[in-house]
Amino acid sequence: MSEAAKDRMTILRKTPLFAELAEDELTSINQRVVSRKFNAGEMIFSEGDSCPGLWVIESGQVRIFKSSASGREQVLALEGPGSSVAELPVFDGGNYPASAAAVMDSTLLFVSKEDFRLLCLKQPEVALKVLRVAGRRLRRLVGIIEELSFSTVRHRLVSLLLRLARHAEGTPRGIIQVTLPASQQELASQIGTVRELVSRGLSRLQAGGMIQIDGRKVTILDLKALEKELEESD
Amino acid sequence: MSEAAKDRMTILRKTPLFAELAEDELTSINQRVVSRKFNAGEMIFSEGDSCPGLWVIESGQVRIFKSSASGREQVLALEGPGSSVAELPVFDGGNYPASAAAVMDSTLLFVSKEDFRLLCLKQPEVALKVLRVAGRRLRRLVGIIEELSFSTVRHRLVSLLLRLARHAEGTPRGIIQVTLPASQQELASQIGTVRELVSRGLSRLQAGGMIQIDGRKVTILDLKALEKELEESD
DNA sequence: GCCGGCTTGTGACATAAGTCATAGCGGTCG
DNA sequence: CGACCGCTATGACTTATGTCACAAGCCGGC
Repeated sequence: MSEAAKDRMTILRKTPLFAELAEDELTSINQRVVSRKFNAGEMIFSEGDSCPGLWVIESGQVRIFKSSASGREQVLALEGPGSSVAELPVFDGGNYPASAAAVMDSTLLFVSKEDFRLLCLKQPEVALKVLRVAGRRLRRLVGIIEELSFSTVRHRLVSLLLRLARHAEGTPRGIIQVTLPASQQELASQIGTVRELVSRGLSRLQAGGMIQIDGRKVTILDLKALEKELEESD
Repeated sequence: MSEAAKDRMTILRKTPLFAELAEDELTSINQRVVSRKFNAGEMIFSEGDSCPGLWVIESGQVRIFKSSASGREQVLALEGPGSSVAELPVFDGGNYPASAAAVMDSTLLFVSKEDFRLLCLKQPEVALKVLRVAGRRLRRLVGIIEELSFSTVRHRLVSLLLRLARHAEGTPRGIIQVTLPASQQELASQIGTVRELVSRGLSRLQAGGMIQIDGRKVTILDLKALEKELEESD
């Protein structure tokens, strides 16, 4: 087995969809998989393209999004190594419902529709895994709908900051350092608005003494105040 | 087999999830299913409840929705006879991500999580069916996100009217009669806004000569003009 | 160090969305 | 009949969102 093939095995083992499969099953999948590199920013597929199969992320990060006629974009999900992309369109026979692009240089494994369906029939536990993954995906989408429908841009921005803060945790009480993971343009796409509102929103939080901005470094000065922002109204 | 049990068989046969199963499989499912009636408006489950299994609609109509702290609601789906509800939470082990209520008097069949999982393992085609259904569900959710994120309330209202018109089709060129399927409050929940905007929106379309309103009867006077509304901007 | 590109911060507006309060309509049930 | 209740229509505002334009800032490459 080549080095590359061994690397792929490592990823397959870490992929929720294939976890717990016997070693020889994995090997057989590995033989049918095609690996492909994408440069940062490169499209993996576009909304409406017909769907020949699913992808598993070997390395890098993938952004799944919708774009509007006027050029706005709404991010539906960001996926990293081990995650699968487009499992569902494989089964309902339709085209991709959204587009996907590599955020950074990435390597993906491609599994054809047919191979994957056969695998699901032969190993029903794989189908259940797909269902588990689909469940989580659905929850996230419902969460996005909830935010878009019920909350303001301000709320969504605060809620994004708090999510980041939760991950960056580790520093003293109430004071947390986070690094914005992308440009304001990108953050705007993630919370369903435009760049200007992200900029203004951050400024306003800083003016309110809740955060301190220094480029992409944001210091959360008053966690409680931010959390309180979320409660009020809605 | 009782009359009720025979009726249930009829529904099970028409349910996408169970279509194409052998007769004895259906019988065995039928034996494990519990039937329950709900009155119009009655809750079937609430967001956050733990999920003991899935439901199949025998008769009536079910509304799946999110509600906000301030009392607003966002409809995620309306399902009729033969449709399944909450297939996905069964598999990811989480709680119901949204609430469900009977729109009219309805009868639902309940299948426990365990029974259904076993069925999927024994009959892998059933798992694939669930995946197909999940795929469609995901598409609809993505569609809602797209509308909420990119389009205005006016667009969403027009688009709802056009959807209704498509179903009510059959009358002369450009002039179609549709009956609003629910109160303006409910329509507002379906398109993610408040009642007043639905009322104003309709008035405005009438003022523009595109429709004619008479209670819940709406006459589409100028289909093309409505369609043009959708194109402009965004 | 200087240029050119991408990213940010903001003011000035234009519009969309949502809130409140009020009034009218239509039908039902004592 | 008359009180009531739920659904609609609408005016008067208040806010939230977006758009445009432009000035600055940051940074890598030459």
